[in-house]
Amino acid sequence: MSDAPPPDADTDPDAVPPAPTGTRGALIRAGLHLFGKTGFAATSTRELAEAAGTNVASIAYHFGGKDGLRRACVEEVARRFQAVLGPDPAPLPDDLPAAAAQARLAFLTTAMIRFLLGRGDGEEVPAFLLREVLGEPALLDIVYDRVIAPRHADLCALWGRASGQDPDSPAVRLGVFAHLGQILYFRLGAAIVTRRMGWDGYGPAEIAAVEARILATLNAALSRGDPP
Amino acid sequence: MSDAPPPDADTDPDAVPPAPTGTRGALIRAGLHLFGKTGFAATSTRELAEAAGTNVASIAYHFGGKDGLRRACVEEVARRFQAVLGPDPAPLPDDLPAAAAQARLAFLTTAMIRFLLGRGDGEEVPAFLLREVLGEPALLDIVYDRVIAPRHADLCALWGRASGQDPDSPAVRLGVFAHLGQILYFRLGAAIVTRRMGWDGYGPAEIAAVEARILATLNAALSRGDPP
DNA sequence: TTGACTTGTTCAATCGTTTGATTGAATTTG
DNA sequence: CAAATTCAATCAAACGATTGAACAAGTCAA
Repeated sequence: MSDAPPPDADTDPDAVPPAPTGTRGALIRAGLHLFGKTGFAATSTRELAEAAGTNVASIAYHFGGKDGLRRACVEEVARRFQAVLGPDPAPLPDDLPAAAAQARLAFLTTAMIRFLLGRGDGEEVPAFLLREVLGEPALLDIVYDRVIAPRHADLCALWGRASGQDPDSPAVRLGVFAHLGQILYFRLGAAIVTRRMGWDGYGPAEIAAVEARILATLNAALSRGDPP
Repeated sequence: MSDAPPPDADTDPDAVPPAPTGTRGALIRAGLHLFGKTGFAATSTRELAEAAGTNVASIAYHFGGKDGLRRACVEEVARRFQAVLGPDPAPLPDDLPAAAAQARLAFLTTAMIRFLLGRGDGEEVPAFLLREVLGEPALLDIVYDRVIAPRHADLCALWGRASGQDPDSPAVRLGVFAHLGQILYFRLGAAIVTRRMGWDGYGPAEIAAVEARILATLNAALSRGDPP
């Protein structure tokens, strides 16, 4: 009933699975777009099929049903994050200097901003993800365990090294969350930001302006460890 | 057919209208909660009526239909923001010192954090609002014009005074957005944040920790104007 | 104080539409 | 040809909206 896809990508943890293709891929892309834009329940299977250029029955065939497509979209989100940030990060070398840690933080920040704000795979990821976070938290586990938690830990290690703080301290963890929150807001609140800025979407110049602003705040926050 | 509520609150711009009561208020509160949690289309009128302790037909009676309830929820969001931040802000006095501007920024930041993260009216506002922003942008206009734009302008004026920059410059505007983005993220991503922090929701101690972190970043960002 | 009438509100029942899922035939692919 | 995939047609369930009856509170004449 739902044994079409060959599942053997979970055994190799370091490999980033390829992007889904064909009708299956088209449906996932349509789901990611429509679920994120309108919501899961608000998107009908007929809309999904039309957006993917196929028939309604394909959803049941490939994913077992509408809910299976949702699950596949969550996994696709995880895959896209892996594709941008690389496979799971290695532990930090002990002799990494603070300046190098700060530079890598800046690099990852820039990569994230360009991924989320620019045209491409990242554009519709946060909206979809947020709907999952706000609604039923069951499916969030997949993304949290496979992407968020290890990435956040990596960023905390870098942040701690760069600022001379304990990477496991609440202050560092909150600092990383607040830092990421800025980036996500520029995507989720794009409608508000671009209107207030007088922009017509995020072009290269606009992305560069956001980058400059967030990197400046990052460096300022890192230089000042907050007093106890 | 839909002339039940007495509309005469728009003429007085400085007054914060009272919170809606009775069945009408219960429906708005149910809408704010369920629309934000599950989504507009995912919430049935029967669920709304049950959550509000009334009958389905009350929705059509008070709001003309499900979409009218959505519109009423948007206006309630605007009202709640006004209730916390006060009526529309006055222009900054010319002789306001930078330190005073920075102090007021910190005060408004704290008020916002407690409003959005603590228990109460603000808790479910961002989720509902974001669903509106991501979906049909038509209803966003109400909130944008009545709340976001004037508030953002006020914050930009304070930010410019505190940091010695032009309050109308893109850098300042982006700085204010990034600053607000941090706060909103702690509400929208609460499921992720609390899990990673090992917290059980946002209690007073947790809110204080978030406050400390965001205020530290704010002060750091204000002290350092970013170089051109 | 009555009783009939009005107004504002809520109720159960019902309507036509749209939903996700299913089915068996048709089509493509190897 | 046979397996994999897509198609048009169809189903029961759930949807938003509507309807006319029912209820509560107030008004006014007698």
